Amino acid sequence: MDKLVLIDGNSIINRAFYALPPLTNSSGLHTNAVLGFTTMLLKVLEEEKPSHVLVAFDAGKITFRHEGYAEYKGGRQKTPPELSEQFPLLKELLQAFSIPQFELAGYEADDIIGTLAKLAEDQGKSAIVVSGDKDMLQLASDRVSVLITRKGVSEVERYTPQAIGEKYGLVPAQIIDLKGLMGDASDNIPGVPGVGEKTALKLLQEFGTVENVLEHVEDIKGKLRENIEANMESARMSKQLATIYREVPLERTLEDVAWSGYDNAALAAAFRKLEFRNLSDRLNLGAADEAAEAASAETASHYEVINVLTEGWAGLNDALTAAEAVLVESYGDNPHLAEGIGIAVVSEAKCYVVPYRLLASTEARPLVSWLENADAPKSSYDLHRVELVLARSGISLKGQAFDVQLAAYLLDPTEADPSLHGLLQRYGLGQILSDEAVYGKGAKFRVPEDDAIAKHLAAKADAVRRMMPLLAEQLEQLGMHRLYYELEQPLSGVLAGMEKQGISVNAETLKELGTEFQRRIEETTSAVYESAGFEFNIGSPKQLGEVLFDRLGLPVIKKTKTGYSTDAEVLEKLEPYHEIVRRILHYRQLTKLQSTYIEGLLKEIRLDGGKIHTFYRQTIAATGRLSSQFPNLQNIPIRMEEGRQIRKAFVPSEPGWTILAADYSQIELRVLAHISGDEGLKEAFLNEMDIHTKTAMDVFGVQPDQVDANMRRQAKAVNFGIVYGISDYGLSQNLNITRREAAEFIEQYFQAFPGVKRYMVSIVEQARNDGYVTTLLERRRYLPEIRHSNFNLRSFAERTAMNTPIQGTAADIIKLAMMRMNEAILERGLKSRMLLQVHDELVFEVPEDELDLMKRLVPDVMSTALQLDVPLRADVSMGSNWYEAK
DNA sequence: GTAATGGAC
DNA sequence: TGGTAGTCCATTACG
Repeated sequence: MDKLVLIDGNSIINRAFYALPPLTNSSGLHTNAVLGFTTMLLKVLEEEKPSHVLVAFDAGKITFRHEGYAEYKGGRQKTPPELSEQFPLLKELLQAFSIPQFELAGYEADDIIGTLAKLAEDQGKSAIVVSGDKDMLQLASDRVSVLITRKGVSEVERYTPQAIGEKYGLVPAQIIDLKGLMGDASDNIPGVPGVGEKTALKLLQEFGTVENVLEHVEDIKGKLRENIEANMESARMSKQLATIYREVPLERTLEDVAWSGYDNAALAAAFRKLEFRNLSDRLNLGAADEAAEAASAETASHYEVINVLTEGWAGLNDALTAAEAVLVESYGDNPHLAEGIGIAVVSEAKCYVVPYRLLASTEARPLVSWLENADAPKSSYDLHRVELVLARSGISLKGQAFDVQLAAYLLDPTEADPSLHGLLQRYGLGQILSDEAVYGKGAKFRVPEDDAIAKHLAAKADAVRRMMPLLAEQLEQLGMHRLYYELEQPLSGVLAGMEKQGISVNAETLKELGTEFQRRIEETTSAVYESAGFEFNIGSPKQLGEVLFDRLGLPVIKKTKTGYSTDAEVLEKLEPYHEIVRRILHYRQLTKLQSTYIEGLLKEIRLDGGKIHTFYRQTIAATGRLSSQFPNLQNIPIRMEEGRQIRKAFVPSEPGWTILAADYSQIELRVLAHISGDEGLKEAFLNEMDIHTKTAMDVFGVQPDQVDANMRRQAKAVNFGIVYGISDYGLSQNLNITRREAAEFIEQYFQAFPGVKRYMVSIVEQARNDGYVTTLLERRRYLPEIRHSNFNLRSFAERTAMNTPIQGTAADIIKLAMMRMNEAILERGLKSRMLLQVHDELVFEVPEDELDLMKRLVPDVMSTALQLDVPLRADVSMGSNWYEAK
């Protein structure tokens, strides 16, 4: 059956405006009232599933009600501009919903609604009226129910005649009598002074209507009677004002408000404009939104999609000759496991798409040869990943020419959305569907039918093709040509080589360690229970917090968003209070080792070959460092002896070979000495002094032989602080001293190393002026928050300005060393292999007969990777496993 | 999916 | 003044 939903636009938007906190979109437009309105609207549409919908608005300020009573709605606060500006937004949004809007000069929204509700009743249809104004209750009937918003906007109370009877003891028509007697302050309707809801209801129980009350006023006693007698006219007028006029000359029919649902694309676009991302997600409009944009951007490029599955292989050779970009799509985060989906080869006019499963067919041979041909340049997105995926199909990718992901990373390593979809948008080159829109995400992931997938791959390949010249040009302009073409781009292949090689890990060693850890975990668990006097889940920060702070009454040091903090820093402070704390720390240490390093690494050892193959990512860290995933081999324990044992499992993959590890000595402080030009610091490194001892001497003003272990420890912390972008607060936390003392240290440090001080000041100033900082190799990082008025954000940006050139230059240097080592191994035809990089360390496996050579070559290459004003030093060590190479 | 925690440099 | 040491990744608990 037909059902109308009639919404009082002005009432709801007002409610929403005051119910929601102020909210603006990125262009500063207020949107809270529209958001509240929309939330309510969606809920009603969903619950009522109406066949007709209308939103009515008041038109202008003067209505027929003012004719008899000029003060009607007088004394009202002027609509705040924050709300006024939202009316056009709401009206636009309603259009996107395909919901009709009525307004008529001289009438209010409730008159329009009353008229339509009557129309609906007359035709035997039902209607739902939505408002924040209880006046509307007069419209309730067998066929009309009224929803009145309750606290907020999306919570509503449903009034039927029965509900009104239960709540007020009135029939709907008496609502106007109620208003006539009690008035309505918000509409400036006077009613009868001294009569509120209670009295009015009592009178109506007895007399039924305003007219009847006035007729029998002599039956009423005392002050009330006086009040009524003195305000009889006011009561009559008030009733009239409160009466909804149900004969508005609308000149419309019900068919004008018929509603058959909204158009996804239009609504998605409207939500995007308003930046209602949550609503967009809730309605699953993401794909529709992008589709709409993609369709509108389609003019940006025209190419013919040839899906070999449906159209055959003819023309493949021409396509390869003309190819300007290639896209290799795979599914799965870990490229060592990801499954190929398809390959798209694009030229200006055509895009050739081959499902990955056909890559092994004879027809695909030209494509495979092309991929392996070093003289056929390939441009793509994430060539590093592509190389690994293809390698597992026995295809050896050659001729890597340009990688838009890598180029975009160099242009802005903090790019918020480095996906192809995001980059295309970011560089103003139009729209393609996002992978998420095409595949879905998480459990909902599915590869769509071949036709849709071919289209998507073609769009991505074409996006690469169009983006390439722009990115190349920008690299040139920002002086990053060499960084890209001579370092990062070729390094990607070196990394892929290391990953394919993998490192042998002895599962037995890990299992034995795991057995020992397990024994000690059980031991420690019992000890913790014994200390507590009962059992609980030590691994639950929530339960642990309750035990420590509620039951054992230990002092609360720090809180998290959700409760007590129980991190190591807190526990260390609590150690003196209770024996349980030390046991918990030990438990934490052991379970970390067990789950992350024993169990975690065991899962990663490939059954064929007994190796672990990590995946280095070149486009993650904002400073230019690499990162390592699946698993992370850059955080294998070393500081604590128990954890360090894990390294015993990392062994050479050939019998008789040796693990050789070389690490830079103080590379970051040497870089600092170079870029700051500080004479004292340079001098210290030229003389190969122990830098922390030297720092202690200068900061404490003592002779070398007077530096004790504690002074050296503190000096070391100061040096760390300097590299990280120092603050007195941070240093005080680290050394457990007062802020004043920390500030004193820093002051002393800057006096001893004035060049460092000058660098820190000037790099921050430079960042403020340019908006970015750079490394020695012109790697760049933007720091937009360096001018922020918020102290914390600005301070963070300042520390980053100090740290990034140091950490980033160190990253540049080891990357150069990796390139050079790779070349050296190839040139000399060595069998030795580079296996791992851990920020300042390179790990190799070396056959016996190359050991003497490598132990000279590696530190030599590392220390000469880049010429600085101070020497670079790399220390080398060897052993039968990574633990022994220390 | 997010928060808390902790491993590395 | 106000309150974070810089960069990452993986795990567990929990809603």
